[in-house]
Amino acid sequence: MTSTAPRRGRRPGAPDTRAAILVAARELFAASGFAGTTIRAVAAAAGVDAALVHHYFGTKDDLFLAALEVRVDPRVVLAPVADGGVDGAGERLLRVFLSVWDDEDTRLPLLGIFRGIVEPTGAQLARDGFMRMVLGPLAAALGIDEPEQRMALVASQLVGIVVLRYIVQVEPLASMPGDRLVATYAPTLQRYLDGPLQ
Amino acid sequence: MTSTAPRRGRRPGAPDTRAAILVAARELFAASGFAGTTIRAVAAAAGVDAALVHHYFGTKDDLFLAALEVRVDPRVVLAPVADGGVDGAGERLLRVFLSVWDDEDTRLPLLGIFRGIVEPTGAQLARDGFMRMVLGPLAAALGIDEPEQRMALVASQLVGIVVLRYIVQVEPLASMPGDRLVATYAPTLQRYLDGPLQ
DNA sequence: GGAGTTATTCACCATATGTTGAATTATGCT
DNA sequence: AGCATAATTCAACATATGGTGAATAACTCC
Repeated sequence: MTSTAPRRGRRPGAPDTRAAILVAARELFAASGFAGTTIRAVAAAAGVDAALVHHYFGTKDDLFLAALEVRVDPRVVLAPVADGGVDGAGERLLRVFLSVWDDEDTRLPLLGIFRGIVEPTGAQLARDGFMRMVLGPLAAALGIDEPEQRMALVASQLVGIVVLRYIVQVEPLASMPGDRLVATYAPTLQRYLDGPLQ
Repeated sequence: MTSTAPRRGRRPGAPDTRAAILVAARELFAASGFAGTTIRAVAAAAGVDAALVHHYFGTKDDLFLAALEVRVDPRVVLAPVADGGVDGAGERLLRVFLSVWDDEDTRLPLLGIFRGIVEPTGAQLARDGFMRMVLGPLAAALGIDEPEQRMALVASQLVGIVVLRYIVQVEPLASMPGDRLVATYAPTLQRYLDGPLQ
């Protein structure tokens, strides 16, 4: 019988093990958060020794940061939302939101970021930063009044969708087609953006 | 100088150390979740040796369950919401929601439960159970159509409020007076309960 | 084909964590 | 006063974890 156990030393061929580790890290951080993910679990998921994770990505914090890298520039993605003015901005925002969250490649890092924000582990900077970097500019571009409050309302609805649709995966929200979801939530977001505040 | 270090053995007086441990556990689980909370941290917060935590509450899972005990019966609290029928149910639901979440005694266990649901650690039963125990009966009492979907919409907004107001504590939501919050969100919930679905 | 570089694993280390059992002190009952 | 019981800490164990350094194997380039 031929031994299938991984021998020591470099493997034959040109496997992109670094990428495999990154994929595994994204999935685990997205599923279990920072504290709940161990380097050894990442290594096991990538079929690799734990030391190799350190070899490629230094400390665990570094790996977390690398796994959280989103290849989406919020300003670019949000531009079409802001361009059309306030009218219909709720619906356009929802479409952009879904295009990013329904794509697994972007969802996994975003889930990691979300878990990082919800966890208490030194994500203080993310807490403020997210508002200021994503929703703040959008509010400015839309030129709405009381931007902090309106954006907090918008965020509260979007965050709820994230939790129920992507984390807890409550039906029928988890399987609802994007168009239907947009149609359902657009009036809410639109009211938060330009409706009466109370 | 008199030694203030805790000597060995039973302490004089009748301190309710068990209760102190439970309070500390509630706060830490609420703030840091299950994985992020260590028995030693709970013990330190209660000014007690770690072994005493085990003495009173067995394993860490047992302590978690004990800390999550909510002294609120959902059926009792939700009764007035359901009694008035669908009209104004959104506003009444929000008032009950705030009365429970703005009270620290009930908020801490609820935060623990929430973190348990969001964390992946075997909270599968909580995921379904919460819907079926809290929102399901409410939907039945209100006699609305498509209860699963409407309740998921309601939950998505309420969960978003929990995250922004009580966990991340985003202003101005975190400090917003209850009345204002009710007035702001009531139309949304009411539409989810009896408005058109798309 | 030999030298250097890179990829990969193994064997450890220090620390943290959940948990247990014995030892010590106070309280309560008789 | 004396004894059982409860409360509390100490010491320790087994395990898991993040991290490091050396050893081994494959690849690259001359």
